[in-house]
Amino acid sequence: MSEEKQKTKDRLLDAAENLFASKGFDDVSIRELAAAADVNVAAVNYHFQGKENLFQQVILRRFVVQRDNTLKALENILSDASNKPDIALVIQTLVEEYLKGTLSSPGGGSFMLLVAREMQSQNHHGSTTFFKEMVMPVFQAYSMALMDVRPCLRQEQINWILASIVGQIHHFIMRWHKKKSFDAQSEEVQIMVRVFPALGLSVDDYITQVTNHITAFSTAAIDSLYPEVSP
Amino acid sequence: MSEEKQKTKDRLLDAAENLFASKGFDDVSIRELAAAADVNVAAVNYHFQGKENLFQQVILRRFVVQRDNTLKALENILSDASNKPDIALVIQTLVEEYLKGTLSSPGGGSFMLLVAREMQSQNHHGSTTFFKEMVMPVFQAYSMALMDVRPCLRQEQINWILASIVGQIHHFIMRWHKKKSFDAQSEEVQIMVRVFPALGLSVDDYITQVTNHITAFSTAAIDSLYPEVSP
DNA sequence: ATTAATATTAAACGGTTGTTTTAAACTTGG
DNA sequence: CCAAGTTTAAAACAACCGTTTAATATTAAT
Repeated sequence: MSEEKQKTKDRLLDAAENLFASKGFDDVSIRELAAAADVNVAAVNYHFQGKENLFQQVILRRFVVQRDNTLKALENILSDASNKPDIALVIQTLVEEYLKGTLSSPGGGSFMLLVAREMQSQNHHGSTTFFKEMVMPVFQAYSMALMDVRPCLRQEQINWILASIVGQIHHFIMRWHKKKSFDAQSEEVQIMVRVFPALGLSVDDYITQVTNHITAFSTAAIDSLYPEVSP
Repeated sequence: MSEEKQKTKDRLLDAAENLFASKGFDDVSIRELAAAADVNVAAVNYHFQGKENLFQQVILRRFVVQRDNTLKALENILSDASNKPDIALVIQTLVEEYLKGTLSSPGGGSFMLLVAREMQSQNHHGSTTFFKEMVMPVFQAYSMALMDVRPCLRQEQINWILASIVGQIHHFIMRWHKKKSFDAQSEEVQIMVRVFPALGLSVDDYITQVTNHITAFSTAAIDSLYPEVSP
């Protein structure tokens, strides 16, 4: 594989990431992809053996980074000997890293919306390995962390808790993207911002507010339902 | 409109509800709809002037019932003079009615999955009136109820709380449908049930457990973050 | 019974989809 | 420099999409 021709694949991957993220798998045609990447339509099948495979490559390329970021962020707070982490910090780390990767990744992409979308669709474009390689490690690492900072928690309780947290995260991600899918001056956006003012903020401020809310909400719930046993 | 010919419209609506709910708007073709309802392909356009309109009719027919059920359930607990409702009861009513309508509606349909799916998609098949007529009344009624049982709550706090609750509800709905979209003996289902045992239960038991969790989780959070001011 | 409106049917239309073909343009190693 | 292999390009392919047409069948009313 030549040096210059690798650029074609990369341009295709970049264009695909943006288009898939903003319109979903089905609503992006190969011709649209080719035009955005400024390559021929046949290039998609030549380099990726089909649209389906291109999609998986896109997901994989980004999600590996996201997985490692999320795991690294957890390691950072756990290994910081200066202050012992508590429940709130663990949750805040998970939520913040998730939102950042989804709403304000450096590539400007909202690639993880793909994951949220496909996880909730009944098409199985991704394979089981995606779940095993990408989701499970993060899930298990944060399960461990939660058990460390709150030893009385049992595994099944943590499963319920994490489901509630991830559910909230997805919901706020979807709200943001739903708003962005309309014209900024449209009546729909006006209503949405009026009902939920945080949607009128910048991405970073939105992430901050949502992170603070989910963290406070979930931490309060856990502290109340599963209080720390006094030493 | 003749008596017998109304049956054609109804058969089409029923078939559309099931198919749309299980595959989404884009993944259902008119020919597929016609075959399932045992009518000609042209019948869709003849009776409903297009696929888009049929979809909206499907949503409307069911969601009016769901909206009224949800509002009626709230009225019931509010007007029951024998025991004054608390936060937990209001939340439980919302969650339970939502889940029942989505996962075990009498028609066997999972029509409200449609709403969840379309709310989270970036296509705007439904109109703004759907939001105003169907979502807002329920939202406002439950906002009022929460203010009644916990007067210290301000509107914006309620918005955040309801977002967290609805986010959790949607997530558990999606988990259930995701599981149902696989073969019962598939490896995927085995993994899902192992990680989250509640998915192995019957629908009704699943609804009960999820309702209890979301109610307990959210009530604990609210009680801790916004405690009742002592009289 | 005849007429007019309504409902159903099979066939076709124009368009888009993902993919493949065929050939020309490159890059690269001897 | 040239032949071998790799990458691009335009065009065609087969399948499917939502919709429409035009003819037929059914119903309702006079």
